[in-house]
Amino acid sequence: MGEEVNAGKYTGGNHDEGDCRNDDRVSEWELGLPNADDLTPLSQPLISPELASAFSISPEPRRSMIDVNRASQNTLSSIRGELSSSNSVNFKSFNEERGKDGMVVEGEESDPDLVGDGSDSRKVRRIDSCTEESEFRAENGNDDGSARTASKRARLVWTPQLHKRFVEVVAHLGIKNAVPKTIMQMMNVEGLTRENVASHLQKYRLYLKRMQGGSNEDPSSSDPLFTSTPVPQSLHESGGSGHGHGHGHGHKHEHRHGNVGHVPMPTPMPYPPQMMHMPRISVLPRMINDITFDSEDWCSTQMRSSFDLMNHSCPAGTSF
DNA sequence: GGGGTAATAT
DNA sequence: TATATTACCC
Repeated sequence: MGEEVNAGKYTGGNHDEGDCRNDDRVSEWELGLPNADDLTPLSQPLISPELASAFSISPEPRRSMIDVNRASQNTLSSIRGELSSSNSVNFKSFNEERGKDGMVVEGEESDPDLVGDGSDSRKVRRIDSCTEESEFRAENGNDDGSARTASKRARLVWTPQLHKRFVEVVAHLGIKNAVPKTIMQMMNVEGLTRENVASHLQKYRLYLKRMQGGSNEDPSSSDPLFTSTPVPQSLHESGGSGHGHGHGHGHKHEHRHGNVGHVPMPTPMPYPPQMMHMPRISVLPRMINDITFDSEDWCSTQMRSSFDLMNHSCPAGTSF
């Protein structure tokens, strides 16, 4: 394998083993790849020196063309392995990381092969330089204006990680302040819409209601996504409005009005959430893949200064 | 306009 | 089945 890789351009089109469909997919995928002009030059560091020091990242060793080619070949062989045999190897771990880290969005022409468990060829781009977007992205498959027809928003998949983040935000807002818009802002997930959140919140509330109301959960009817994420204490009854929910479904007036009192912090928190002890930037070359965020006080010390650098405000009171 | 819920669509 | 969308209400 691999001589067809040179200097960043993969001249695909050799279909020795793949079937036509896969080959088409590869070609299609290639079309979406950034060209040389879009890529950061090798000579240019991915992150600024300040940031590097802030994160205690040791300077990147210089990459030569050879290194790049080798990395490209690895990637390609992984991909091709994935395509030509259902037995994924490297690519799988790659996907797993994506699954944990990023949002998973189905493309409009949902392709079970690629999308099924959280991979999407189209979003394998542009998780750039860690600094500007230190958080998740919810790509919609059409942010590259080209091709891909207008299309509606891609379907969002609530990964456990995403859900966890959701739960955390809801928990810290308090159940009564947890409204779609606020949640959306605090989750600070790019591309996540209020509708996404509202929909998920609706489902989540139903789940909570079941938990509280029935006091016993029927595992068979529980959503694994929810059951796998413990419901924070603060969600059980915070708000004093009691869980008046008389399970009354018929009509709705639960306009919870009660003075919400003090909302601790309606401040959007730039994510790198505390939940993570895993590498955040999954896609980009291993170069920055080693960065691990300490969950604990991600927002203190180094991070804080980093955010200052980035002109992001770091919510002072953010203590999860 | 935005939130909540239920029903329905995809 | 999971998620989105819609309708209807507050």
